[in-house]
Amino acid sequence: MPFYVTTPIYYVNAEPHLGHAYSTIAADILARHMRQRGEDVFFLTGTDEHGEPVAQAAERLGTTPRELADRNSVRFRDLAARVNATNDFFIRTSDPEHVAEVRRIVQGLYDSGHVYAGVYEGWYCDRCADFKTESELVDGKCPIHLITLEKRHEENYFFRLSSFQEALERLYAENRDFVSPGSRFNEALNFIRQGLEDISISRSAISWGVPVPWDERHVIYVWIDALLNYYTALAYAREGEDLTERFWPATVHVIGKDILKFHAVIWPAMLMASGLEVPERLFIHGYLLMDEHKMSKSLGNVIDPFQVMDLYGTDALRFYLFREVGFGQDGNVSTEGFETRYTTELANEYGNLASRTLAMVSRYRDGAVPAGEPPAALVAVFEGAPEAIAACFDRSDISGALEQIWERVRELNRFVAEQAPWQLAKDPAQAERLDSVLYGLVEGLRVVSLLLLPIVPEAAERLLIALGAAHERSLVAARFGAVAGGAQTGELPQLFPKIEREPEPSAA
RNA sequence: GGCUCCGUAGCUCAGCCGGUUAGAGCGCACCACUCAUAAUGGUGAGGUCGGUGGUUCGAGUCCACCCGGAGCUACCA
Repeated sequence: MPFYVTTPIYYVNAEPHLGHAYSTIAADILARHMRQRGEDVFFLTGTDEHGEPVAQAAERLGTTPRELADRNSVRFRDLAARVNATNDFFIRTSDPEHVAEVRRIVQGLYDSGHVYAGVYEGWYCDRCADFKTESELVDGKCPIHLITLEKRHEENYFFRLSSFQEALERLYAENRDFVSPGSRFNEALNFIRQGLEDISISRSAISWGVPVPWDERHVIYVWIDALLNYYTALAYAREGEDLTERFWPATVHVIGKDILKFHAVIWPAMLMASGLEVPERLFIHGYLLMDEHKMSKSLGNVIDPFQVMDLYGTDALRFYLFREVGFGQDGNVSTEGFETRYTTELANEYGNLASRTLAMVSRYRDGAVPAGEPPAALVAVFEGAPEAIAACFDRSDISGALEQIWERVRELNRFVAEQAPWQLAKDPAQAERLDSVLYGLVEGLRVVSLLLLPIVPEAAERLLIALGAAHERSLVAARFGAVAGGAQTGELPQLFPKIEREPEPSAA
């Protein structure tokens, strides 16, 4: 089955931060998991580059929008690589292929009567160079500059969003998991039910954008341009091949809650208007908070993902984000929480389990995994595990999958304590039992690591190799007992070494 | 104002279609073990399940109201 997953495309004006890493890692975990299931996967990420803010920033820096976009896009590409994202393509909305396709699609909307010329009327703030909504106004003044605003008119092209009211309501009625979590589904549906207005999809007086094909005085509103990336990329992501047939419609768009409406309302309407299929579902994740507040540079409460990865590794970050905060919810992250999870779970429970298991196999059986009887206790623990985890991933429930996996890790540690192999080793009469215990541990670790592969790919791979499980990486192989004994284990440096961190120099 | 969601052990949260003594993880206390990255395992501490009133043989789990908190209520991306 084709599985097409996307991240939002990131606006090049922003500094790559933890939130970007979060979306990208989430989509990557889903992509890796589906590949493990043998599905035909396409994973897309990229950058959104048009629009006034980029043009303004470029002007401030004395450069061109294109140069600025080139420079900043690389940083997002670097971030994706740094978090070990396995994206199949990195789209930029400035790609000529994308631009051409956006023009073609928008022209189609115009030709089919879904777009018309109209007048946008609103309160315009000169200082912001921007229109304000009624609800934003404070006593009829700009909330930022507190100056009286004038009513301004602008000729725009409008998309008949209002004509998709019923179609959208039907989409939601017939597809209860079009948007998840459920609260976001309700939020989007509620918005639709309130009545949709047409939206303007062009801007004049801006030049950094995709020109409207039939009226080049205008450029296409960046959001229209940006949303289309999910579709346009397929046509040129692979040279000499059009993947559209194969992967459209997208399986899941991973997005943050701040861009819900664009994806849950405007986007499906645009697709319907263009005669294209709508995506199967959207998964909306929450915000990563610090001390209950959204991270922001001005508050100084940011976690730099690069810094974390430099210190603890990429796997640790990938693990932490989905372990600490239920995927789909808002949640607090902190360096303290990070260190606790890293030490207690990755280093102690998983890493140390690997160390003790390998040490015992080496010490008691010269590094050869014994062909023991699968211990009944562990057979029970792993019964149905791959299926349970796959079911979580089918709902994009990464945190749920991780919890399922971690319960097994804990069971393995419990098993070691109960069986006390070091006692069995003292009694030659217990050799068979020791074989069984050691085999069970190796096999349990192998299964757990296979299941963990999408989340902590580097560490899980290293451990699998050390366990002598050289080849098979599919989910099918994650069945307890699928591999018999006989493998030779190898050396394994600590998977997650304890990090000695310099005590914070107390701020004066 | 309207709509949605939430309020369960010190902390973070599970509790599906209502049903035996309300659970997990962290933190804390004590105990056990020594294979291991001084790691692991066990036990305990007893929370009016926000409040009140209902429905029911029986409600954390359904209904009403109240208190407290969060989000959305359209064109910054």
